[in-house]
Amino acid sequence: MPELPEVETIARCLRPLLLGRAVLDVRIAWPGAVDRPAPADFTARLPGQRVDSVERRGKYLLLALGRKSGPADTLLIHLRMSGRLSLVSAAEPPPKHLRVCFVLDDGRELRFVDTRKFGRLYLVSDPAEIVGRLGPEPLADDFSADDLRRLCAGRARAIKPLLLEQTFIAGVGNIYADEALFRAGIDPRRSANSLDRERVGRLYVGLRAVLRQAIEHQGADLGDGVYGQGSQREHLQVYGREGKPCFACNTTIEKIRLSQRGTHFCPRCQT
DNA sequence: CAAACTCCCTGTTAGC
DNA sequence: TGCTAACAGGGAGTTT
Repeated sequence: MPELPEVETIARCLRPLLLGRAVLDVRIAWPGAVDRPAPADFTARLPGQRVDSVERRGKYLLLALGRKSGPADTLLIHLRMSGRLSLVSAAEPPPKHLRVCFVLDDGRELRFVDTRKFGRLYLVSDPAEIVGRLGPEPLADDFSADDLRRLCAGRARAIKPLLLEQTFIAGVGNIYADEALFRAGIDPRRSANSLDRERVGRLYVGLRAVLRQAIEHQGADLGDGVYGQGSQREHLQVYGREGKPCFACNTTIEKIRLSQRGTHFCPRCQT
């Protein structure tokens, strides 16, 4: 499931390949993937626009587009659960679950493939319409432990579901929330406003470290035109390890349900 | 306003 | 072996 590190990896891989490319045509195989505008407008507005930049904000991929004259748009892509992007020759046979296809001017196609149909595409003149309400970027240079402290203050909610809230902090999903809390030695059920200075500091460091490490690992093994398929799973400490011994203390990793989300933690290390 | 719950989807896995 | 039910989960929308 693509979270911040996966989307960052995708952005880095696609950037050199997409910069300067023009969209010739758009084919929508499943209209539900297009959030806005209406599918007919979506396909009408894109042809002729070139990719000016490829960026990430939270879990969104942003392709800033432009043309010599006339209105410019930003294409935003949210992969949600099962969304994938591939950039391949137009001669490649269309894959199963292909939802939207962008025909480019270099003989290739950018393909949005999504088995579970949760992913969404947005074409807007102002990206703030979509990403404007997101919380801070956890890896930003100007995001400090004090910022995190202020965010947690006065929040009675458990820290785990709060980390998943995109308006709280952008880009953290279920996997890295569990991993960050393990690194920080914090019980995921503990309320945010009960975190002492020490714990917030550890969460700040743990969150940034696990995200950075994941980005590094995902940069390693990419290929076959499909992006965001890293080997990060092998490095996880608690996620998906219920019933197995904690790497730090050998206690059995537990899995509970917290705000409808599977939550993995070590009951001894995380307090 | 914050917090909790519902729903959208389908491939995979657990259970019988 | 073959079937069904539960499960996975991001986030918009709705309700409390």
